[in-house]
Amino acid sequence: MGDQNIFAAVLDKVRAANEALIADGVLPVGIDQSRIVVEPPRESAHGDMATNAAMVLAKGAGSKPRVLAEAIAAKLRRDDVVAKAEVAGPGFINLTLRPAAWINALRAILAAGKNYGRGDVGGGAAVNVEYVSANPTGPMHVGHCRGAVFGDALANLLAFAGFNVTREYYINDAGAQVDALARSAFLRYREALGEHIDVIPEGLYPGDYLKPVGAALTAEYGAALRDKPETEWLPVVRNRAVDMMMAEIRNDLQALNVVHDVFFSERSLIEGTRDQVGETIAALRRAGYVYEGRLPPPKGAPVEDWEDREQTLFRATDFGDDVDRPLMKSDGSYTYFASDIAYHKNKVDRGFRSMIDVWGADHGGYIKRVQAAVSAVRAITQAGNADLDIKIVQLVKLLRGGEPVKMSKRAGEFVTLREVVDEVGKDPVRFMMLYRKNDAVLDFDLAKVIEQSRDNPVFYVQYGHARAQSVFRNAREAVPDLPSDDAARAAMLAAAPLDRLEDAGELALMRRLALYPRLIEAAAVAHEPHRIAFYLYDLASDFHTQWNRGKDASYLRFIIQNDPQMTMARLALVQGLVTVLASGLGLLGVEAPDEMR
RNA sequence: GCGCUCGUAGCUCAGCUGGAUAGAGCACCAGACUUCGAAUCUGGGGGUCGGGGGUUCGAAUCCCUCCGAGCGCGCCA
Repeated sequence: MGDQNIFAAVLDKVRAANEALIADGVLPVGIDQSRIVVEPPRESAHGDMATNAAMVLAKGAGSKPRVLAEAIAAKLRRDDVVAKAEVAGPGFINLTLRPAAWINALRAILAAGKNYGRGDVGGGAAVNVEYVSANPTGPMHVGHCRGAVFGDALANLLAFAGFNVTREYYINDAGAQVDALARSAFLRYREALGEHIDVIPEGLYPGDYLKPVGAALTAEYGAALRDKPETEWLPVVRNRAVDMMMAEIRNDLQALNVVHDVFFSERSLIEGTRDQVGETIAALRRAGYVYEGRLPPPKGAPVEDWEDREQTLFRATDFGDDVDRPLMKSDGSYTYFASDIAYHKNKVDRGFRSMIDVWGADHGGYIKRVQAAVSAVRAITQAGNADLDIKIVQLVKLLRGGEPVKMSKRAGEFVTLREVVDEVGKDPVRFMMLYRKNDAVLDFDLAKVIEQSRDNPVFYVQYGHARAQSVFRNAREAVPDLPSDDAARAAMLAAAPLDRLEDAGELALMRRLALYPRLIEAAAVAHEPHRIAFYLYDLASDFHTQWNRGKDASYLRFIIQNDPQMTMARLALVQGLVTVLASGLGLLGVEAPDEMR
């Protein structure tokens, strides 16, 4: 929606000015305009927006930036919405727009409502966002929160920016870990049958959370499994255990408001109608990317039972990885990495040319080989434009009142995702997990995130929305027929005399609101949902500031009892604010409350 | 030893893919307010952007190199 994005609109004006200069012979025909940007200046004294056009074009035009800037500025001054166009610094053109431009921007918000900021940079392209993908060997712990929230918000953001998003969870239901899960559950099964289980052996999962699995198996099979050989009971127990773990995981995710479209089973790659892992390896082998060979022993900490043997290797080094990677274990089964190649190929086969994987920081060392895998998949599938972006979410440090929360992994004592959500609620969890760049370590303080004060960004933003809603409630006296329905109210307020909004604080608020579509686009392209959280904080801050000014100067209040027209105009501004706050919070998956209690 | 990520105010962090005099919150200092236009407000001080070199009109941002922190480093997932 270009007409919503005032920066894009002004960029068009700059381009038009350049076209005029081409016609005048000042600029050469066909000069590259792609690097021109129009952006808000860091210093508000520099005007409303600035463009680097002259500096970018100077070289190609064979002229000096400031001279060229003056020529472009002269063209821009002819435009109605441009109040001022000044050349500054090395050749910036600073633009000040007439207030009418910002008022039009507000009008666009009222007209678009929930769809304000919705973009089309995605162009409907299919993108697969894979996140969480926690092993189904136990309940999710607090460390999983961040990836869950990040992936979910990113998916929301991409959908809003015009991508066709699939939210996916990869279930690691193959391999040794789920076999260990099955053996652990089998002990709980025997326990449920009345047997005394003394200790859970090393390497198995000791947690109580497997007791219900044992009980369920007893209920369904009685004692029938107990005396069968492991080869017979293991698949049965494993499936049941994985199913029950996944049910619990989905449940926990739901408490965080995280919902996936596709749960993709790793096992299905091997046990479906075809062996997709085998097929992928064969295809790679035909293309020359797989060979039988030997690896040098691993560096770093010495490995106890290292044995030098010939094995099936993927030429990851052809694609920038440090060493070639094994595809088959010594017992003849596929490595996890082999499945992962097939899995990413499967995504490409399903039509995804854009893939995003969200991983925890401890998987950082895995990036190169999976990128190498995708490069090879590109080569064997003719999907030349297939792209994978791997987003790493850093560790979360759980605190309570500044003190680290003790967790002992060895004793199996970990804080679950569920416990955290139950204690503080999903909103603080979601907002705070996003109030930080994904690749920076995050402190999450259980005490601070529920504080009702300015220090707590979640509260500050939500309070902004609640306070704005309270304006509507209190406005009924001055404007008795004000609708409570959002769309109806927006429609009514659009008819208000918006040109009476001329206070500096009001204009600042309108400028910030006008930034939203541009922010959405940039955040979506960069895969950075945290930008929304920071923007919302700034927006709420602008609103609270203006509110506080009304305490000292009553003519700046939003409701002016004896001036219904002015009140209407200010309510329109508040409506714009509410629209954007609710939209942004919605993308983060955080409630926009009508009141705080 | 190697790879990845990070290093910005005393602290916690932004910095819009290379733009102008690097921002915000906390803390600190100085005022205001004693309150439902409630869950504080206004202003102020505070920086070799880890160090050094390079690329160019221009670098916190890109490249190289040191220093420091975190994570990872065979057939685990």
